Amino acid sequence: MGITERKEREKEHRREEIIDAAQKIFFQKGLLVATMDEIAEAAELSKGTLYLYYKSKEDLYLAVMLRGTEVLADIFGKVLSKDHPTLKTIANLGEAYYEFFKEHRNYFRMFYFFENPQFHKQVSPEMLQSCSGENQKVWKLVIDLIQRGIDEGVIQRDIDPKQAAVILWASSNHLMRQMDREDTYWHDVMGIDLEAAFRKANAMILESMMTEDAKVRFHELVP
Amino acid sequence: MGITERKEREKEHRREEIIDAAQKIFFQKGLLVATMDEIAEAAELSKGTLYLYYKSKEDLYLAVMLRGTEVLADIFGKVLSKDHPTLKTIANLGEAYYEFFKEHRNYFRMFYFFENPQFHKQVSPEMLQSCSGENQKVWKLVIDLIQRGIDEGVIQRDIDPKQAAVILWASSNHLMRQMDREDTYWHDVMGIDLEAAFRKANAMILESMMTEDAKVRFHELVP
DNA sequence: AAATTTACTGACTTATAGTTATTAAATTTA
DNA sequence: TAAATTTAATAACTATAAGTCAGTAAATTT
Repeated sequence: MGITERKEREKEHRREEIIDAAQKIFFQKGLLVATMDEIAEAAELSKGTLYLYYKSKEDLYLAVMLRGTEVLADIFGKVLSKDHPTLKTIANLGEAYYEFFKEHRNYFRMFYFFENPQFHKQVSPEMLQSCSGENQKVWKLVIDLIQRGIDEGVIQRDIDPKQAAVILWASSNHLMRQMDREDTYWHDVMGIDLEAAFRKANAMILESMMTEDAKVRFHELVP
Repeated sequence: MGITERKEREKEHRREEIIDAAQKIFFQKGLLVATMDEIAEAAELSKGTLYLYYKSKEDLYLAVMLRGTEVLADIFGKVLSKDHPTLKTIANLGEAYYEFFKEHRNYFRMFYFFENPQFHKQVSPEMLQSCSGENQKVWKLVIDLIQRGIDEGVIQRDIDPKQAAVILWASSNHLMRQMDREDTYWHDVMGIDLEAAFRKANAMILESMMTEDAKVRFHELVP
């Protein structure tokens, strides 16, 4: 049945074209201001067709966001593929996330809504599932790395790798959120250099996790 | 001019009544699902009247959120008024924020939108100003406390109090956000105890800030 | 060649934020 | 105190945008 397969391919292609159009509009205007009519026009399709491919505006938004998650997973994958010492690699992951933040700001911004429980309710369970799955891949990378550090004796035995991962991530993520506020509130009003705070936070947390032995060697490596 | 004053009072009272109604609806439904018609009905006023008092739905939302900020400021104020050692007080502030999270979840959830740059654009500059002002009060409390720790010699001299405050806050805040996800994702799927992670993160960061001298004494106090 | 399925359309429905012309009561002025 | 003015509030209206559905034309199958 070659026809069925071709049709399947064409359908998938159309799905991607719709995501292309949605990405363009969502990047420009954000979830709240973008309209399905605009996206339809950008996709050179009628609005009705969009709803044949995606259940709602929110689902379509997540389809675009998923691409962002994949980009991040790729970046993390590259960092891990380099054969650096474990502690250095953990530090590099933090820097890589910061790179992602600077280079793919539009994707980073899409993550905002995903954490809002209110938004969760407006999304199909299937799409939520997909997002959680892709998310977990990234988590697994970090958790496994920290476990490796424990096995090698450079991270303290009483550290829970999952807990450590979530702490590193929470701190990094929220500080970048603050950097993303377009006004210059933090710098001008509060006199805070958030980039410096981000690095300091990661350094503090990483240091708290290391074994005494590793601290000495790490500071020779990264002064 | 007693009449002018009475009218002023009545106007202020009406503003509060509108916030009461808005709070009820926003707590129930959240920003996106709540409607101005519902709020008007709850306030026993017409929708048009709401717009005589607040410029937009978003402004009204922030008016409710401001109450939450005031509640948090009060809670922090009470912690600070107790005459505990500085390091203990910093730790207590973290616990107090966690109490706020548990006891005033609805207010906590309102903070989500305030950090979204997209949302910022839909709000009047005056309201944004008010929120920033109230916000800064809370920040000042924490920053001054950390500075006191430095002056007393229990926190390292090279710590920037503002930076330390923003790090503590970012980590706490984001971990609570994760806890707030109504699904049991973190616990059931990832096997992470976020409450434990929250305490561990605060302990790590606080420990990284202390002087060697203080560490010994602090661990006698809080084992 | 007729019947059926598929992909798509665009006009329609519904919902809701925000506006405005109008009204009634309170207050001021003469 | 009666007319004029100001104030507070209304309710009907407009505009916009998400989502639906009956209809169509092309591709595919019988």
